Amino acid sequence: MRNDVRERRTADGLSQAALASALGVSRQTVNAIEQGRYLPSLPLAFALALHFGVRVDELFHPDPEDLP
Amino acid sequence: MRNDVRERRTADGLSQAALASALGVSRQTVNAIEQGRYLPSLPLAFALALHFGVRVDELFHPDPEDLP
DNA sequence: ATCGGATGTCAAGGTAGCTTGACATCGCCC
DNA sequence: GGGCGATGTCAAGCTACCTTGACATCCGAT
Repeated sequence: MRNDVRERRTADGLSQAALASALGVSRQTVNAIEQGRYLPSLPLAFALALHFGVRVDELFHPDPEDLP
Repeated sequence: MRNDVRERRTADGLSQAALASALGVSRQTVNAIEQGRYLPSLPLAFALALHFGVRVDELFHPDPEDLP
């Protein structure tokens, strides 16, 4: 599951910490999601998409192999 | 976080068990998601949306209060 | 030369998503 | 009036998500 969080965050000139606090999560969570260390929950995925003004499917791109 | 899983599943004439096996999850998981007992993971939300041929935001509707 | 902001990463702990297995109820069909 | 498919629900257990707290590194500015 790829995502465009880092690209959109840096395009907005935000630090990981700034994005994290805007979303109400920890900085480590943003870092882990950007690096693909784990996937966000559904509400967090919605919160990220809402923050960047895009849809969930525009921010997260499931690979064929992680869909059942 | 409301969702339209039950409506779409019954519209397709599927049982919870049939949908579950089509998605590669357990029947209890489908039941719990339909009843709002817990939220699906992001890949499962994508799998559900893909199965019904809609986008994630067309299937799941976050309430304002569950967005941070 | 060093201070601060930004990032990467680890450990330990809590909670939520998901599992299997089991049991109960309901409605329908034979 | 018994059987069966569909649904609801529980318990116990595993893993993933997310937390706080800490420490290391890397630049860029002073």
